[in-house]
Amino acid sequence: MVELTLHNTRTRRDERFAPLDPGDVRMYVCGPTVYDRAHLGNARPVVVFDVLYRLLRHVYGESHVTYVRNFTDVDDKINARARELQADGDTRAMVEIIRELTDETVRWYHEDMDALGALRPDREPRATEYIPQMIAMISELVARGCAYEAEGHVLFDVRSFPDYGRLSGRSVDDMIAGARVEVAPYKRDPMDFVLWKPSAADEPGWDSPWGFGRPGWHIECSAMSHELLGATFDIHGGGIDLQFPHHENEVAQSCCAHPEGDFARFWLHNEMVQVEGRKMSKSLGNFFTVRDLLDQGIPGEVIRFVMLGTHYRKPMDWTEKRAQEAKATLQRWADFGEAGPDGDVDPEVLEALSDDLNTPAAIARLNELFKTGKRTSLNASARLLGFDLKAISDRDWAKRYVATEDDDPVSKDGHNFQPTVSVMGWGEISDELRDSCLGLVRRWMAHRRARDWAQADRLRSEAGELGIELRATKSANGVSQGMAQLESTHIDPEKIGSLR
RNA sequence: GGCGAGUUGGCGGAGUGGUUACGCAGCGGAUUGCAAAUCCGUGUACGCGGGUUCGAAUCCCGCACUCGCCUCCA
Repeated sequence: MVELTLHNTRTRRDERFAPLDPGDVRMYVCGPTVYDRAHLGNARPVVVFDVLYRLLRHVYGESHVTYVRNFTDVDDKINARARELQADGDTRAMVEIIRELTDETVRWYHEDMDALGALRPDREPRATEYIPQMIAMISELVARGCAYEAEGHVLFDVRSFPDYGRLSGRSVDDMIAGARVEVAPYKRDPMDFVLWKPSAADEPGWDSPWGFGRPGWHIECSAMSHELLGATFDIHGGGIDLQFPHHENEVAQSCCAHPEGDFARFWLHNEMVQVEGRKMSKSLGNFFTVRDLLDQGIPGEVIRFVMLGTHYRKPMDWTEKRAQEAKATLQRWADFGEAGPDGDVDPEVLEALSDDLNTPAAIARLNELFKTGKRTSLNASARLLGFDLKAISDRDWAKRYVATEDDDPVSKDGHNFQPTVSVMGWGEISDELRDSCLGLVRRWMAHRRARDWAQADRLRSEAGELGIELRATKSANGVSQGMAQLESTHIDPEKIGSLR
């Protein structure tokens, strides 16, 4: 059995991972609030924990891992978005707008994350489907003296949980000292947080012992993880920005409501995403969604590759350059890997991943497998990282296109030879573009056979400006063959035809 | 202000108390009419200052800088 080491935020140490039940390894990851397209930052935990999911399935067996990731479909941001839509002329009731908004956003999320090659979790609970469990949990907290009702709100009393602040390494007193938070007057302690709050008549809400209202943000994860994974489970993941307050609050709620359990034994947090060295933010104009990138023609697999090129606990920088490098690498791997079956996962790749998900080291090893011709091992190992090389080799951007035709016969040393001209590129190439390129190669080769190097070099240079690289290769019999390598499939055949 | 993470070669990015990361770029060679592609080879590193040690980029202390959270943003 492979031994996994994971960095546990809870203890701030690397720890050997041993599941509570090897027959059912349980992981919970905080999912999105569904009111808008997922941005690049949302995608990082999805990809990171997808690798962990795949690794766990590899080690413990596909049917022995339960991965839960929630959809937060009740939230003030969603309400705010619905009100915006109303202000823009949508006359429907708010709850109706919200239902459509959240349904649509969930569909988008699935589309976009599927494109990144992320497996769907085993369970994707929506918060609104677990309101009774949340109410039960809040009631339990009130009954145990860990929560109190005030002005229609139910608040968690942080002073009732001595370990509050332990996960994020803060003390309640320190946080209050440095806090810039506006404190509601009904709070007993400034750090107390909302479990339940009143809803306006037109807002989403449910009847509860504390009146018509809706849950606070944190309680959903505690309620759903308990319902689906139990009072103690193996791994809880999410972005580092969630460590406080979200995860801290989850710990407090869950441990107080279910003192019989340990809640999550391992906490894993991924670092943030940056863009071209700067924090991604709307004000800097470098904020974009996964869909934006996909629409720009950047394949999901490329996004995934760039993500995994940085260890999950370090800030990851998204740059155009890295995306291009990733694409070139995947093209090479896919072109090489497609011809062979999957073999066994390379031990060094497995070792790298087992060492706190060292995906950059795993990728480095994949490069070595590629370079040394270990095709079947490359295929299987890449798949463990979520790259299906055979599927990728069928994608337009990674499918090698080659067309070859006979050129004019050549007489040499009393023998007749049959040279060829060919065109190469990635993706589907139109017949028109293919023919114009083959014609170009023929003209270039004619100059070369005439030994008119000035004309040949000029033509090659002009073709280069259009994104066509002309190459000559010499076959065993000493006769040159011509080839055109295309940078893109969108070159104007007319322009190519006009080159002489 | 409080808490936490980090600073590796031209760029990206792992790792380690003493031995090649890896990729891209570069350089040299083979090859080529010249190129390209390919193949072979190859250099450059560990923020600053102390300390521990036979030996530290790797451990400890201090400093500088960067970043994150503390504002229901992953």
